[in-house]
Amino acid sequence: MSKNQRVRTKKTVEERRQDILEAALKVFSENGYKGATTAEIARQAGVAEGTIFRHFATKKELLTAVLEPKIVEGLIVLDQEKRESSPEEFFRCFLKNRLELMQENAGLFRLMFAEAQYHSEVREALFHGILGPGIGLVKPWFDKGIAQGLFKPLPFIPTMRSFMGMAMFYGVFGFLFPNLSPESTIDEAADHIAELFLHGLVRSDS
Amino acid sequence: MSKNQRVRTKKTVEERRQDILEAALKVFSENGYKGATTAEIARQAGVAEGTIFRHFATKKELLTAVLEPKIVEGLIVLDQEKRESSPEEFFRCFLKNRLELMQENAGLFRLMFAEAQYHSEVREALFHGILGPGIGLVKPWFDKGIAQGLFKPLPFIPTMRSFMGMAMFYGVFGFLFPNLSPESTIDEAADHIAELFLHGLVRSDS
DNA sequence: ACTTCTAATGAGTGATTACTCACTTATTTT
DNA sequence: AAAATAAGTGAGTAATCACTCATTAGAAGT
Repeated sequence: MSKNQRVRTKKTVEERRQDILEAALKVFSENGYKGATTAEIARQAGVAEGTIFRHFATKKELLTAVLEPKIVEGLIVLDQEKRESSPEEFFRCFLKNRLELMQENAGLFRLMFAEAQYHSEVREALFHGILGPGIGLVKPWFDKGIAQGLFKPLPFIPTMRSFMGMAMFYGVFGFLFPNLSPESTIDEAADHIAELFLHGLVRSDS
Repeated sequence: MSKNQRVRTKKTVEERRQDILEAALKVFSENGYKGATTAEIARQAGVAEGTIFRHFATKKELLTAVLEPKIVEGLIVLDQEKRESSPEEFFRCFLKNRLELMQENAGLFRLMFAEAQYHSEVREALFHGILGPGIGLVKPWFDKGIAQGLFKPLPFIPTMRSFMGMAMFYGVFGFLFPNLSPESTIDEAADHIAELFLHGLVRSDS
């Protein structure tokens, strides 16, 4: 049966696809989209160059295929357990989770933000895969905190902007200037950023 | 005299150089380094392609030439007048100054941070032109604040990292997602970021 | 006016690239 | 075992690119 056949072969096909995607992510994030060559991706994936184009019609399709699935994965993890803890505790957990995700997929994130400048598809993937869900998670927390009188009534989007900047740049900076970046655990970084974001640099008793 | 001759011609030569640099910045920041072609830069500069290589030996030299001078310019502006105002006031001024500089040279900054990933020359230019001077300016202020007991004794570099992230990402975010970014003045943005960075999201009377 | 020098030109060049296609290899079906 | 189908291959292709160089244009000096 053609069904049977499909199932049998498709598993191997899927593995090949994964090999290519893995190599593509590596080469893209090391050289940028334009700087990466399909020949090098094929080499690192251990396949012939032609094989890439049997799985992905164009180089650009390969780029979006690299970005999209990874983006969603691991996004809505900590919901249940920490939802009803204190707002500060929730935030610290959320931030730590985000920093971990970004550290595990550092190359992907750097690639995404660099290429988002030049490709609207990447911007859209970024928006639908990360920004949207992230906002959906944080907005209720933010609103609740304000309603309870715990947070200042700051505008949401600009505040998110600052928060994302702190978190994103933490990883980028560490990559660009490793010698300037004292090695610290994710926990320490999360504590530091949370302290700043929630309470600021100025001592509260002054 | 050859002197006379030189003077006469060199002015025009310098203008040509500027035309090329200007066009190069535009094309580089729109397409990235690899995505930009010398043909397009020549077209936008209104010169022949060969002319570019009379002024800059290679494409990469053109890139560094685009970045270096712009970086230093306008860096140490507000020193004198605001040095001895209150720490908070100093910070707000410094931040506003930085945001203005980044807004005026938005394309340059995006280009620089994207390409810093791939070219060590760019990383070094970034470090010597921006990071170093910036640290030199902020560190005394930071240390003094701590010594006076006004600031929490947080580690300097990680705190800088968070601050830079907030400021940098403000512009990047506005470029990537203009529809999500309510148009606001630099003053408003500076006030908002300063409030967050200095005092945090949580109300201090809670 | 003639020579000299320099900056500018753009067609040309070799290298590189994304993508193709005729063919091989492997697996399944009959 | 033979035929059929699908997946993989890599030499080949047309296009593109950074960079070159013989030539031209124009100003400066005499």
